[in-house]
Amino acid sequence: MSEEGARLTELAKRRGFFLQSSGAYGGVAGFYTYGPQGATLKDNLENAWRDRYVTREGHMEISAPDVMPEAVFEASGHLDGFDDMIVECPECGASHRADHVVEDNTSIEEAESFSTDRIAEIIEENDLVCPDCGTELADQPVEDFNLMFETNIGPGSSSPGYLRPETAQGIFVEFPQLSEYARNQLPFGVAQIGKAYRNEISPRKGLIRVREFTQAELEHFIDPEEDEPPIARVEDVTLPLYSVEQQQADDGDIQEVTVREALEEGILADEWVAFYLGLSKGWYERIGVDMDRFRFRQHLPGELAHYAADCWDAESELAGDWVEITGFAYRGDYDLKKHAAHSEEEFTVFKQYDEPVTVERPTVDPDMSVLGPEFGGDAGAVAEALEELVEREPDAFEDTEVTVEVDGDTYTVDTETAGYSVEEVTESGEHIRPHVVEPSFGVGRLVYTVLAHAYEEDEVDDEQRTYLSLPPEIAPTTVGVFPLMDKDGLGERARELAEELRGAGLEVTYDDSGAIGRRYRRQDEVGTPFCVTVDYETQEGNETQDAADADGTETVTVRERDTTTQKRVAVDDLAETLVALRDGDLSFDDL
RNA sequence: GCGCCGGUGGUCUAGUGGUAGGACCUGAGCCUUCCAAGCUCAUGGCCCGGGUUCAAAUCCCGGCCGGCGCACCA
Repeated sequence: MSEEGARLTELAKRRGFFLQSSGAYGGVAGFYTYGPQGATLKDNLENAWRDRYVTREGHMEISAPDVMPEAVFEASGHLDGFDDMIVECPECGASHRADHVVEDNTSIEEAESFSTDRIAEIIEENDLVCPDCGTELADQPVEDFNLMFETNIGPGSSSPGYLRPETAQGIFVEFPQLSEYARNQLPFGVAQIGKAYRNEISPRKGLIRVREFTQAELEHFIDPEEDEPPIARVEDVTLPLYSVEQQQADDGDIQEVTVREALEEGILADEWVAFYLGLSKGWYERIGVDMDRFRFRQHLPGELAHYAADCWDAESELAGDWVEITGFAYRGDYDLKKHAAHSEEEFTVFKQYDEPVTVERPTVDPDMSVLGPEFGGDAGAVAEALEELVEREPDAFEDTEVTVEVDGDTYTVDTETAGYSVEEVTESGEHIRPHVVEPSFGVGRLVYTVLAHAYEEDEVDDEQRTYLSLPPEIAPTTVGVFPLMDKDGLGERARELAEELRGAGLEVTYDDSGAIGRRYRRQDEVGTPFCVTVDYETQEGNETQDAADADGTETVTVRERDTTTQKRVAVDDLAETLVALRDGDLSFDDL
């Protein structure tokens, strides 16, 4: 790991941001526990996300189960995509789908249904070779490559379930009901913050590649024909874009353009994706992502997921590597179409026309008393085929006879028997399948990015100092409260103040151990933006106040983390001032 | 998953075939009127399993975990 990564990981463990899980039992790769600071930091990030993408946009939030039945993932395409068998070439090192190697070189079809042992046998029996370099693959291990965690729902194994590999499916499968909650009015957005699981082959780089992680996803369902994003809200936002074109150029520079320019110049093809890039840029800044270590990168053609028409990632630079922290995808109607095909539901929204329209519609009404005797058990299928045909190709009914194919057999039916006619129908609207725009955030990666970008080292009075320059809004602790020394009643007063500030809804830590400087440094390392110190001047204020001196005001010092400068603040205004500092309604300089 | 390297208190580390020291941190006390000061004391450790050996934290094998490279990341 890099120097930066090593130092951050050490601090994270020592100060309670995150640590490897189950360390007492040797640890397990790819699972992390957020400590007291980390859990709060993560909560604060999630709340900032909720504020931005749910509350302020008027969307809804749901919470779906982590475990869902097999059928969901059959529909979503994850089951096939996750259940590959991999064989590695001993010579050139290339990995191949073992089932494909078998299918391509033998008469065997659907090799995917075989066990890995059986596939290995087939490879050996048939002397199959590496498709790339021709080296024999016999004796090479055939490995299961299944990124979904499998489990059983209820006793026995008859009802397999999987831990979701993305939270999105939990939204898509509930679309019919969610649409009802939205009164069937497009557009609407459904968000979810939750855990997702991928049984990664090789988890790496601390929090970056893990097996259990939190996603914050928004699925924005839109009418592709009519709905447009409120692009005016973000059109002047400057985006650091790293397009396909630039990635393929040698210099590989990013391009700083506004949302409007990017759309005009065609760098961003989709207005919805453009809108979310613009909206999100400001949000990343708000939570403390360093804009000098940030970019939006367009997916290369070969990199596009099976569902995505166009996709951009937000990436942050961590120790020299660019890491995806958010994917912005235009998923089209891929997901809803898949679930509609696999389930009993339609996954559509009824869209009423401005005016009802009258159309001529060709229909069939097959005469089953003729088809039945003629085709026996196939009659039903023939009737269905006729119904399909009239929708697809009404011209086929112009002649006196029409032919349809069912399971390879051809059936000829009199047009009259088919009951062909053209009816005039009045339609008040149509069922449309919404398209989906999806910003999908990896919360753990955001936590890591925010920590890494906040990590600073400087010198104060010739002593080295480490601090986290976290935005007050997301810092796990907002205020440290100390007595200058724990004697002469300073400790008691400081404890009272700490309670008072907690009562005002602030995240407060109290510390009276050792020297004052040490306590400041402790708070610096966990990114606490403000420290309040009760000192002897505080007491003097009390005394003059007691003496009914009109100018006698009880004050404390408030110290700002990044600059270590201090200002005196009246205790009466303290809670209000700190809340305003946390919420960004006041800056320390203006105190 | 493969290859190379590694694993000693909370953290960073020294070290040896005879079960271990240091620094920082943490706690108690003294001291201290604003930035990791000082002094005293204290807590706390050889990743797990097997083998070799009179004796293994040390050598060997396996596992787990970590770093790097390859592969993978729908």
